[in-house]
Order: sequence, then structure tokens, then C-alpha cells
Amino acid sequence: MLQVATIRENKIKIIEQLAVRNFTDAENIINQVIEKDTSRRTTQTQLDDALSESNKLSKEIGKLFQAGEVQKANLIKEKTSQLKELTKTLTEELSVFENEVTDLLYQIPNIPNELVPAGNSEEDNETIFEGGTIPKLHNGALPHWELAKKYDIIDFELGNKITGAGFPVYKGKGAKLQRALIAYFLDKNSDAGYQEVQVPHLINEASGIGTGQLPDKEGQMYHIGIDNLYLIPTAEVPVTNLYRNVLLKESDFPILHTAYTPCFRREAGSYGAHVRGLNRLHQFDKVEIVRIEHPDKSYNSLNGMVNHVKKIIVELGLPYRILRLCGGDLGFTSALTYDFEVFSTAQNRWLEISSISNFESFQANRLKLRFKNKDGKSELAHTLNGSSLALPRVLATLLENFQTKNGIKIPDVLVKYTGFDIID
RNA sequence: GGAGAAAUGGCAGAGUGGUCGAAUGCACUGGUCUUGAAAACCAGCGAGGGUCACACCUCCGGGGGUUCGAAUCCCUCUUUCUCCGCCA
Repeated sequence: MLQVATIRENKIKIIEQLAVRNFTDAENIINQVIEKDTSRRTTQTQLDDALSESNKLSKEIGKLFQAGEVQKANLIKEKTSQLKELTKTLTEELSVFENEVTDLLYQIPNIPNELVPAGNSEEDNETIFEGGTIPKLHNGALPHWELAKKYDIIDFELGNKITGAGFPVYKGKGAKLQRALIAYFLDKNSDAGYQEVQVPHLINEASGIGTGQLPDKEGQMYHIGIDNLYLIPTAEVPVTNLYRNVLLKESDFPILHTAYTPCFRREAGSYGAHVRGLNRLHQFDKVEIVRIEHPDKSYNSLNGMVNHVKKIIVELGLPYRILRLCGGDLGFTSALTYDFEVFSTAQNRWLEISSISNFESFQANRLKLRFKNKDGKSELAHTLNGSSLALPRVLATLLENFQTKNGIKIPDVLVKYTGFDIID
């Protein structure tokens, strides 16, 4: 969430920038924030004064008791009782104002970076780079869900029995290929300086709030009621939350992590033909990269992350494009996002396999993730993350694009991980 | 799951109702000394709100309570440790 101080100081500019994401209610909400925060501060000052007075009197009472002047002490006690009533009222008022301000802040999305193009939907995303070549497939080339059946490497029906739709079972070379991809991605990330971490797959409420999944997107996560925990929708949540309530030194930057985790998403209301096969699942694997950065360096790092992911996709030999998300498609917490899409030849469509974002201080503010700057003041750090990569659609595209009449060829870089070079 | 103990500043560790935001040591930062380093000595050294800056307020695991006054007493939650049980 945004900081009230930032909102106060840049009100006009923020309203303008939020218009890029079609957030039309911005002016109204921002005015309310400022108004409520002013009340909050006034109340805070009144409360502080009352407490100050009360503290003074209490100390006096202490001294009087020690001096044995009980009567005088009792006289002052009456005064403090009145003050106590006052502080109680003010404390309640203060907490109401604080909650009102927080609730308002929760409704305001991150301020889009200047590079974010205006737009309403994914149609308006800006393609900034295309690479690789789309292969010519032989006659009778199949979509990946047919290939999965033909070579018996992914079973979509079997998962129905265990859990339900959207929980596929990977088998034999399918399972091995997926494991190979995970290992390959992790190695690439480690080589680029990202420290590997293994994190919990269940998160508590505070973690969900820290990275912005709660309270806004509660319905997207699986919730375990008995323990009030959520299954992670992405490794971003546990990994970024490693730094919740942390005060860093400037020399700690940059912080780079990579993690492999399964991801669980309810995907409520998104069934249909376009989500066949591996295109959209309730459980899928992903390798994530996360960075904690100095504010001056975060956009540089964002570009570095994009280049890093690009290299991996190029090595795999997939046709791809990089999109800069428009205001309408930009996530609530992000200031600038680049999506990678690969071309799934048999389906004749682009599939998103990575999304790389700079959240600036939006998450850091909720996380209370700060660092001591050169002036010795605490300042919010910047957080970034990206997929490198989401497995199912990479798998789908590999299967489709590298199919031949004799089987599915494994990209050279993966062979040392799979131990085989063809699925037949 | 049962029984007991504990949670204090970056770390260790005092503090059991009244000038305690908190002794002391280590670590860290600056300085003196030194050719340089170490050692020694001097000084500084938690966070948030608030202020032009002070003042002032809040925070001793989280929440609630008792009291004029709570790190200190009570309730509750969480976590950690020890013992027992169970177990990959």
C-alpha cells in the first residue's frame, strides 16, 4: 500500500497516474485518506498531551507516597481518574481513524510507472520484443493434451479421482521432464546469483497481507480453516515475507532468492475451452526469483531480471515475445510488469510463462521492510519478483513445438537433466 | 498429545509495582594513540509517531486486564526449551 506521506505530498500526480489504470475513484478515496489522516493526527496529539499530563501526575503521586503525604497524593489521584477517562475515549477514537485510513489505503492500487501504457485489457499491452522462430509442424501435429495421452506422460483424468479438475498427474518421462526443467531453472538462477531457498507452502494471514494477496484476493487462495492458513498461490508470498519486519543495512543490497514451489490457485470462475490441458491449473509448479533492492536500483534490476529470463527461454529454443502490461492489465500491487509469452504452435496462441514486476515500496510498506539510508533514516526498500519459469505452459509449448513424427525432441540443454533426448 | 520452564535492544544478559527506554558485556560507528594494524582509552549506538528543530507520546513476544503508575501482577494467544508419548 501507499504511504500517507507520499499521498499527501504528491496528490495531484498520483491521481493522474492512477488514471492510467482506469482507477477512477482515486480522487475521492485519496481525499478521504488525507481527511481521515488529519483527524487521526489531531486525535493522536490530543492523546499524547493527555498521556503526558497523566504521566507527570503519576510520577508526582509516586513521590508523594514515598514522602508519606498520602492525603495530597489522593487529591491528585482524582485528577488522573478524569484523565484516564479522556485517554480511553481518545484511544478508541484513534483506533477508529487508524482503521479507516488503513481500509482506504487497501483500496488504492500501486502507482503505475511512467512507462506503463494506458489501456483497458490485455489487447492494449505493448509488445516490446519478439524473438525465436515459430516452427513449422508436420501434418497431423497435436495439441499438448493429445500428445500427453499419446505418449502417456500426463493424465488429466486420473487427477480428477484424487482431487478434481485442474490437478493433473505427470507420469514417466512427463514427470522426469518436469523435474528436469525445475532443476535446470534453479541452476540457471543460482548461477546468476540468486540464492536458493526452500520455503513453507502454507502461509498465515500476516504473510498474505504482506505481499498483497489479502485482503483483496482472498477468494483466489485455498484456505485451511481449521488452522487459518492458506496454500501459497506463488512462492513470492513466503519468499518475500522472509523479509517482513526487517531493517536492512544498505550493504545488504541486493538480496536475490530463487525458490521452487508448487502453486495453488482456486481460479474461481475461469473454466472453459481455453483452459484445456495445462493452460490453467489449480496446482502447478513454478520456479520464482525474488529481489529486495535499494530504490535507486530497482528498475535496473527489473531489466536485469527480464534479460535473465530471456536467456533461459532462448536456450530452450522457444519463440517468445515480451510485453509491457498496460494500466488495465497491471496487477494491483505492481508499478511495472513485463510478461513473457511463448508461442504454442499447435494451439496457435501465445501463452504467458513469466511475469516480472517491480512493486517499488508498495509491498515493503505492508511488510515493514526497510533499510537505513545514508542519512541514518529508515526508508522502505523495493521488492521485485518474477517467474523463471512457470512449468505447465513451458511444458505444453515444448511438447507441441518439438513434436516430430517420431516423438518429442528434448532441447539440448535439458538432456543432461532428463537423461533422454526424445519422448516416444 | 501430556507435564514443566521461558520470551527484554544486533547478540548475551540484569532488572519482580514508581524518575526504566531499560544496568553490564560483546558487536558496531566515530575519535585519540600508532609508520600501519591490534590493544588501550574517550564518545556514540533500538524502533515508530510527532516537530523546521525541540518538546512530547508509544513500544521489554502478540492481544486484553488490574493500578494514579506495569518490563515487573492477572488472563489469553503464539513461539522456544526440557521431560514423556507418538512418528517420516
